[in-house]
Amino acid sequence: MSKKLVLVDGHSILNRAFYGVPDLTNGEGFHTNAIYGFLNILFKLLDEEKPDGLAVAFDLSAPTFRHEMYQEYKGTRKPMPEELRQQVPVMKQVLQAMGILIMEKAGLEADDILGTMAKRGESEGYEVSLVSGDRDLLQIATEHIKIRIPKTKGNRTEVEDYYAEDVKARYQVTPSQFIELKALMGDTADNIPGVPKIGEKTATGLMVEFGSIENIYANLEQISKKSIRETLENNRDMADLSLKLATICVDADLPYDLADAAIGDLFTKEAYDWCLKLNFKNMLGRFDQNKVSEKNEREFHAVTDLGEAETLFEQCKKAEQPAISFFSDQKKLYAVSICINEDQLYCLFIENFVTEEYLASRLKELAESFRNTEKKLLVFDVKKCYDYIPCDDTNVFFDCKLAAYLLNPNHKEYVLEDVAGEYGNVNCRDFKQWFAKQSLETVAEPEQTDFMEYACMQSLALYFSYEPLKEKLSAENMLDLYDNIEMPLTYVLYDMEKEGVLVEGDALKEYSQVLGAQIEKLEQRIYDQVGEKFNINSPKQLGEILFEKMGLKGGKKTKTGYSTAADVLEKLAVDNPVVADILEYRALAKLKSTYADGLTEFIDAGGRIHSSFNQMITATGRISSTEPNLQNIPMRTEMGRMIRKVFVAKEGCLLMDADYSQIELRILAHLSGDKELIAAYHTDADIHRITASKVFHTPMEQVTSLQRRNAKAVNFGIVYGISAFGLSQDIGTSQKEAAKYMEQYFETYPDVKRYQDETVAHAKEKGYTVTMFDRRRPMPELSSSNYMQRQFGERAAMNAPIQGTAADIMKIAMIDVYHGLKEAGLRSKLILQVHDELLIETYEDEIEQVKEILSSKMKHAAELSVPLEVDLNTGKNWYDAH
DNA sequence: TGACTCACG
DNA sequence: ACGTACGTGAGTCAG
Repeated sequence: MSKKLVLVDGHSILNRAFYGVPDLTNGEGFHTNAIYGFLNILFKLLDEEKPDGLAVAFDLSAPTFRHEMYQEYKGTRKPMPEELRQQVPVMKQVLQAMGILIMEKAGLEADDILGTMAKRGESEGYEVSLVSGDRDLLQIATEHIKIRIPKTKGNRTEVEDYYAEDVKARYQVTPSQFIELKALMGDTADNIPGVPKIGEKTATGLMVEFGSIENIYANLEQISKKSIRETLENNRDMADLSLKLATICVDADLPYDLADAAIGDLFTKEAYDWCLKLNFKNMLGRFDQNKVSEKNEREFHAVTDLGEAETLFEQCKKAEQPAISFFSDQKKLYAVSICINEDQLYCLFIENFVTEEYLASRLKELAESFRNTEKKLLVFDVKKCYDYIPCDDTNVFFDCKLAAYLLNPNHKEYVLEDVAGEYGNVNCRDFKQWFAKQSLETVAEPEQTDFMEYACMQSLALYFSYEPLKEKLSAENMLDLYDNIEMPLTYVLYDMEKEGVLVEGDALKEYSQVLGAQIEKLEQRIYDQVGEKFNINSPKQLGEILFEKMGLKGGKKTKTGYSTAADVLEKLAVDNPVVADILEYRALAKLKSTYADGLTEFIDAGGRIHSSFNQMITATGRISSTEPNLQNIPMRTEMGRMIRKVFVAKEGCLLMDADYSQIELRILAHLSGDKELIAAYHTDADIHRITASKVFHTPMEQVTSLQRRNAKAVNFGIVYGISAFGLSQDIGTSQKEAAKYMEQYFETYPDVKRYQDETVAHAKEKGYTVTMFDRRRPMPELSSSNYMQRQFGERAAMNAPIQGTAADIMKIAMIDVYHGLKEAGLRSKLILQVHDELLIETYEDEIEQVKEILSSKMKHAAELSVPLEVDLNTGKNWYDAH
């Protein structure tokens, strides 16, 4: 079998990948999508071809001969977007790390290098694959040189292959004629002017008839169409120039040998390190761990008996910053690893006399021995540790995960391996890399030295990450936020989760049945009106029914088809009763599946639901709630709001609900320092009415309800980082009208405008926004070359300090309320937070005290230049209390 | 798994 | 000429 050579057109594939793969960045905001796409294509090709030789050609940035010729003809190329430009040198380094030959030479285009190498390969008996994103190289195709054009379709890449005969089949010309074809028709992307007025069809016709440009000109009189004949006559020079431009050189003087392209081991340690750095996790599996991971010379001690455990905990007490990691699944805790210092690593297994209870008592002792010292117990996600370390003094812990989140809240998730790599400069393999599909239960045994190494490395990673994380927090002025807000909050959230909220399961089931009956009726009515059965829940089917079968006009809106979103359907519902039914069906179906049925699954034996309050999700600093999400329980419609009646207080208790009144707008008043807005909040009058009065130059008592509604929408819009379009959508006016409102608003509150401009300017300069309590949010979108992205960045930059400060204040309030209740010796407990609202399950004999604590702690969580006001209610259930 | 839709602040 | 409000999570469909 003959040898195989794969040659890659570097820039063209990188370019394809850049536009085909959605924007990706590693932890530091470096764009990686082109490199990622390139490597995926490369690996796919290598898997397919298993070549003996591989090389990648790049253009050098210096203008080449062919470019120079072109520039005489017309301007310069469009510049490469910065997001792609930054990836080019790194791409080359990655290839180098894999030992792949990179070919580039001043004065030569990649095409010429590839053409030359391909021909050389062919003449030495190779089967050559030439990989490129565009079709220029088709002229090189022969029986042994295959041009491969990868296409990224959604998730997968497909490759179009062209041997000489395929070129002929597709374009009706031979590869060498393809040059002339291109010279005639031109190629703007490749800077070939071509002959004016001649496109693909005419050019193909001419080439098929005459075979070459020379022959065309020799037989001009045979061309029947006058306009074609004339343009050819008048542009002979263009045709000649284009031919030169389009011809790829196949005998360039190259300093490379085919032997240089021989493939070695691509999966080197250096390449592995690059994948780590670029965050290409799913590529790590291609590497042989034995080769890429350093041999670990450390000793990992297994601890299984009580005596050893006792000694271990004594050592821990003497350590300055011991790190501990827990290894558990839903069933049980299997082991913990402890790092005393970098040479003392232990893995303690839960078995025999070393029980979970024993461990808890020792860890509690350990934690408490750190009280009022500088010592810290290092953990990863402290909220998950409180089950094993019963200690509510958050000061004794350092949570590396929480620190990493604060330093950059933009990530989707925070895994130890990433955090340790970024801050602790340690590469450790994650569970999957160690154990593939095995379960923790099977590997967590004292005999498994691999498990011990894995487990101990986790704690060692914490140990190494601690100082850098702390230093970085300190350098960014975030230690205060970390120590006094985020860490104390961890225990408050833990306690809320454990407490849960009582739900009347039977009432919920009843509600579900009522909804079910109504849904069935509606379903039948919709089928009757439409004249056929279909799945109303499928936007695809629904779109086809409405816009094709019924011929309603609403136009396409989404990539995949018709939009059937509520705002579209609402317009149609006016004239079409079916659509109104569909909207109602949707509303009820949502209530049933997500809330009535969805919530039922989460009720525990005691009738309570324990949501998770996640502290490390949002980019702004808010808390999020999952499994189930209790922060989006219906409120806006009466039918939905009824759900809240099943959230109740236990026997002897009431629910007490307090929410901040317009906290974000008050924060805006404070942060902007706008005199008028601040003054407005020092009166008792309704803020939206005051705004309407000022903006529309109408006396307060004459403000219409429409004016008030519009003013309210503007107030909201401002907080979101307003755009005239968005506002017009919200209040249903023209964009022009909305723009006028905005202008009048900014005239009324000029410092709000100034504040927003300054906020964006600051974010652009520094690269991040800041809240009142120094919470940061990096804003990489602001330096995007994409206009839409930048616009988005500006709106988000205007919103983040406001939403973030509101989150800060609420967190402070929660901590203060929690401790207020505790110190007063009350049994009433915080159970829910919904961004600007807190819920306390309040014992009836504690109502007055709780009311006082809740209200005053919330009002005084921060001192602003406007008062913080709180609306407080009690009731037997959430519906009544809010 | 991604797209769509919709619930909340 | 574009195609937008800010921040979330979950259920459903369809490839």
